[in-house]
Amino acid sequence: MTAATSDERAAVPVTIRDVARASGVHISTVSRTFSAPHLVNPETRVRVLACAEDLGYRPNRAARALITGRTHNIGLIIADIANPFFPPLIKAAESQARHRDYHVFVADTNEDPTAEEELVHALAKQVDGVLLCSPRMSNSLIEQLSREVPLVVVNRQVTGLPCVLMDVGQGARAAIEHLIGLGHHRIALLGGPRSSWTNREMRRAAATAARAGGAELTMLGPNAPTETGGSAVAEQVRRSGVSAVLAYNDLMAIGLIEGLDALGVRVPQEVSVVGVDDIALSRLTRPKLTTVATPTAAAGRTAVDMLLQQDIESPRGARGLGAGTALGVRRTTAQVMLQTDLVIRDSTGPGPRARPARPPAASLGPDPHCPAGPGIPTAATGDAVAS
Amino acid sequence: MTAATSDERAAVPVTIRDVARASGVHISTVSRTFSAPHLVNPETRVRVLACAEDLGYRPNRAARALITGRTHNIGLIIADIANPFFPPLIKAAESQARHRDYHVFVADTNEDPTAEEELVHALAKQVDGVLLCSPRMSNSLIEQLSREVPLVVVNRQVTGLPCVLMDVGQGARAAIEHLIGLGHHRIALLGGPRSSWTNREMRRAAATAARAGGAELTMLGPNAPTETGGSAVAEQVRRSGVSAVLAYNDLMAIGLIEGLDALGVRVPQEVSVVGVDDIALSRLTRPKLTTVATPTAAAGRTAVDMLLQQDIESPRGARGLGAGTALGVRRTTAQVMLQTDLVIRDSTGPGPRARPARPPAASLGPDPHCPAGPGIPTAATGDAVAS
DNA sequence: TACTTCACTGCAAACCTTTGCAGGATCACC
DNA sequence: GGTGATCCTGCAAAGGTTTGCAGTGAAGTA
Repeated sequence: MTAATSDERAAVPVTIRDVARASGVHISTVSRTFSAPHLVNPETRVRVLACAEDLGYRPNRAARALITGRTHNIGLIIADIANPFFPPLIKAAESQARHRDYHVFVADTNEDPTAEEELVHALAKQVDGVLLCSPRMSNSLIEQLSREVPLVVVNRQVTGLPCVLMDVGQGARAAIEHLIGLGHHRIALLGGPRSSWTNREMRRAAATAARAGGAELTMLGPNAPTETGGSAVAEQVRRSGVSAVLAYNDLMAIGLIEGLDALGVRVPQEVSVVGVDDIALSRLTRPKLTTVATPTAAAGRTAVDMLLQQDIESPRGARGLGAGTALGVRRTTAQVMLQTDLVIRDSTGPGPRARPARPPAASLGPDPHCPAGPGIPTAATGDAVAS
Repeated sequence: MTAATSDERAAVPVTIRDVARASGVHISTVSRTFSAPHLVNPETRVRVLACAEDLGYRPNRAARALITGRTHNIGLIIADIANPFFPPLIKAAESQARHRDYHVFVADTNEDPTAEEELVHALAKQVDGVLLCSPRMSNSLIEQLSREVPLVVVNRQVTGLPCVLMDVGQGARAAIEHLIGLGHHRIALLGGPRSSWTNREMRRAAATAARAGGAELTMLGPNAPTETGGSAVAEQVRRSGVSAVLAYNDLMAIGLIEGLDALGVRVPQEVSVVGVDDIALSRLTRPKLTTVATPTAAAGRTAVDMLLQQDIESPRGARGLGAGTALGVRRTTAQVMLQTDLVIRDSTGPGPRARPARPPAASLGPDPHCPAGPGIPTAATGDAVAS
């Protein structure tokens, strides 16, 4: 009926106008068929849909965005895509977004706070909101940026902003208790990046748990949250005389195990190691890693949900602009804390006192590195915290 | 000077019109300041830029896309983000795109060909081109989709389309020659997904190299390209009596090593294993994996370059629409083949004949599984191919 | 029959930017 | 002084969609 467009399907972009012409209605009716179906006569609707299908029509999102002010895109800003912690999160977020007819821009900052800020700016006009994962910039900057575009923060607590957090405090506590339960009393915490919220939480919780269990906790770090960052401190770990280490994440734990191995220190026979994250890799190393599993996929899904929920209330910009936008918007500032789980595998074993005297206990004394002077009361620690 | 907009920076979206008003010029001059600076008086330009900066103006990409027909976005369709092969590619592609002022949509298909097709459709109107990485759909469908949106294919050869390939053929040959050089004469190829181009290339090249080196090659598979896929065939590998295995990728190789370990078969003492990809993980397992390194980051960069290059010649749609779009476009159909490298680590060792008789050679005969009847000439194979 | 209500559809403005065209000013040159 | 060239800027249309408003016709009510 129309021009010779039927053959060259989709060679020339087909617009709402073509569909209107083909189905004999006005473009506004076509528009409503897609964006407000209940307003159009069922008969008309099926006819329009048939024509649209036939012509291969797909709404132009740029045009739609221009008038509605909503792009149906969200931004996902990640410190390092190659860090195996993130892909499951990205995957889950992308999938969840797609189910709600959103697309996801992924951007990698290479752990650079400056890049983070620039990316938020660059994406701001192009997306309906941004997910900031394990950000390295300051809280105040995040707050400031959140005035430019709706933000949801993952792995960082920012007052006044919706956050998705993983309860690494609980995880660290469980890990320390597990180690104490195995008979370890001198434990090191292998810290991660200084600007990491997770890092602070872990320190706090681990210290409390160690004190409660009567163990001594040595803080090492900060370190790069990578395999190299872990292997680099192997020597330091050995010298410190601890019998167990809780690492900031699995990559560091694996690196540490490598490094200790190179020094001839066996895991878990001589030193027990616990990681955090439960990345796929942690099941594949030898020994298999004992670790605190963090719900990364759930975090991705939840963050998308929170962003979209917050976003739906405030159609930002476009028609209803003017005053009131800044204060009228009642933003969802819920902060969700997701549970973590200690997964016990093969990198943790009995501590020095619980060990059935395989290396003759007298050879080096009970603990060669412990001054044995102003020590910590070591009695009855193992079971006291096992409850 | 204008209304009280200076305080509420970016609370209300600031458009080209605000900048025009603030700097006392027409909106078209502002537009040109950004998109064609050489057309505007230097004095005017700095004034406009100052105002824009001051107001926090950022061009609305949706509006720009609407008129130019170019979104400055590209789509990246990936079979499985959680497969450690892909993140380096994604990272490189995203970085390269960003340098050219493009953003990247990442989509995960969960290895589902149907999802692939849908995603291309969904993204078509929203991006200037799509990178299809290790697609699982048919070549003919890919060709068809390429009429809808510019496509660059990674890890698949499609005639008439720009492709980025990794020379796994060369890699497989090097791996087989390496194994033969170590004295292995019965080798298995652990195949991957049937629809994988890489898989076919490897089979072809490995078969040729084995024949040339006088070795016997057993084909196993197809299998899922995962750790589980690898560990599942451990028993089959043992029964087959081969002394070396070339796996479709590192994940399968690692899985296989795990599986063999569970059966009490030691790597590399009893069976040598070679992977493909050189994912970060392959340096962390024990034994460290001998593998064919594929240049994933380079592939990501190259693919983006090819897409953008092809895209620049054809401003698709918009103003110059009408006839000729389908045939007038001289598309770049270059196919780039990237080199691979064999990285020798600890998962390969001497074959049965080269082994210095640690397990007494007479105990089981030269090869318990070889019928020794219609065998392959075994003389002088080790060095013959080492050249 | 006259009036109201309702369901549906068309009209046209608006979103923000780009860009072909034309007009104005300035300058050089004959 | 006239002519032309050059440089800069403004005008206005265009791109595809959404949406408030108004109009149409039919059904329901008094």
